[in-house]
Amino acid sequence: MEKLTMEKLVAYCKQYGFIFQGSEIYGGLANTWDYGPLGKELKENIKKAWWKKFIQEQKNSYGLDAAILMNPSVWIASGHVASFSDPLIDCKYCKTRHRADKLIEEFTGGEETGDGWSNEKLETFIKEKQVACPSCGKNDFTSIRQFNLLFETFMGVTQDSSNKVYLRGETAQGIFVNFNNVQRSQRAKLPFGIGQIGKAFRNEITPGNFIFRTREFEQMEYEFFCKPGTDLEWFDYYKTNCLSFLKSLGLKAENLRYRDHEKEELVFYSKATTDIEYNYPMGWGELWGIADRTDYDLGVHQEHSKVDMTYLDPETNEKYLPYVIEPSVGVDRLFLAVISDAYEEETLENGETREVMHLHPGLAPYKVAVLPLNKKYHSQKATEIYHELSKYFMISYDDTGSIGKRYRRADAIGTPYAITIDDDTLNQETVTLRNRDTMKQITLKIDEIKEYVENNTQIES
RNA sequence: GCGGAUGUAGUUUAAUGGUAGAACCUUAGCCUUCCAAGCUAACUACGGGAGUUCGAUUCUCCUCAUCCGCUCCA
Repeated sequence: MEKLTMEKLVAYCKQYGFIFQGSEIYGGLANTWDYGPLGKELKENIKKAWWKKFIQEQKNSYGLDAAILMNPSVWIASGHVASFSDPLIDCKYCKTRHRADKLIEEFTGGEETGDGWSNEKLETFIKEKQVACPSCGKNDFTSIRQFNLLFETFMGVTQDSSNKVYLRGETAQGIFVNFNNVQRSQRAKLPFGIGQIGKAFRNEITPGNFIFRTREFEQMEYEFFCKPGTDLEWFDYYKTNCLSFLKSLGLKAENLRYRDHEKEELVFYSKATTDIEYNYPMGWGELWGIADRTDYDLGVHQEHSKVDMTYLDPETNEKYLPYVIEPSVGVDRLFLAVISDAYEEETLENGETREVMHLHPGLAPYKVAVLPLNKKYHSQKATEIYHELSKYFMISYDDTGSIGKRYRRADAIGTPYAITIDDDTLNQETVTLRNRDTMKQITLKIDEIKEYVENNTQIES
């Protein structure tokens, strides 16, 4: 089968109401995307599946919904502010990127460090002293760009630096700062996990690839706290667990793989990191990062806040900072993987093609399409059935065009079941239920539909 | 951020310095009724701005957006 292109997927998502370009009528806003009626349902189902697996079904897991705006100290402690305030400058000639202050330090042999200089001062110095590019020796630089990962905004109506706050760059920090609260209030014993789903914001240098990397995105983060020394065991456990979760959502095994980070590649606080990668339309890319973060996060917060974050082990009476295993996944990336994986242009035996989304029934936006065979005679009964079933799950209703056309429409958005209301429904209380994948039909009593659909739309982990 | 490409209905596309034609889709009516039927209608487009010109969708510039590649992504 021909590989699905990103352009085709974007057009598909727009056509059927999964994803629209953000602010489209004003020419858009770079890399913002709005989830449409179907996209919202699919996304919600993905989140529900994650929550069920990681919170609901885990005895030692707790949910959380922390605020997006946090005390700025959180981001200073976590290292997000410091790591991303470097004054960066690009060589126009050889396209290399440098830190302006480091350039000056090297150029002057350490006589000037450029520390604490304003951007204007740095730029002027580099220009006047003809500071050369270390790579090519030219002096032809762009102006300095202050590269800040975090979005800034202001709390209160006046805009001065004293009330500057950041939009969270990850949801994880909300978990770390609430570690004591959750542990105490839930009387939680190690090992245990805290998970949350929510928006995060990063001023990425290069966003792109549709919803793969956006500046506003949604994370499903899980922090699993355990005793130091048991961390690698749990790390392996989550590697296995996350992959099997992805497969339970119907993702094809051949489109998934592990990628262990090399030692040089690891960020300074991490002991081990493995990505689960997915074969997206644009190629292999990170879907899920599983990291052993050691006690770095609780450690820095303990240091900066002066609040004791240690755990008293009731069995050994030891006090220690728990280690953290973090399997974190982006909702939007998982959405992209799910929808790429499910899309198929299928050629039927008679040579016709149909566009089918082979979505896992548990993820499908609509579980059932209700189709009155004849608009005139069967609409009333079909409407009754619609109202009855829609108490339990999302139902679509389609009475336009031939029955075959309506099946195709349901196929194209991944609806697993279509029920047709005909004279037999009026006389014998039965409907024809047609399966999206097999295209086979069975006859069901009206009062059997709910149970049948519920039984066949579960996500088994 | 750099380089390349692109931008005409929801989608795929045609033509043109004198404001656009189609197919599919969608909607309505008739007929039909279990896998994209037919007939009759209807709706819908030159990404935005400026310039050149009597006149710009077409030429020029700027801008916005997307795609591809590089770079980047504690």
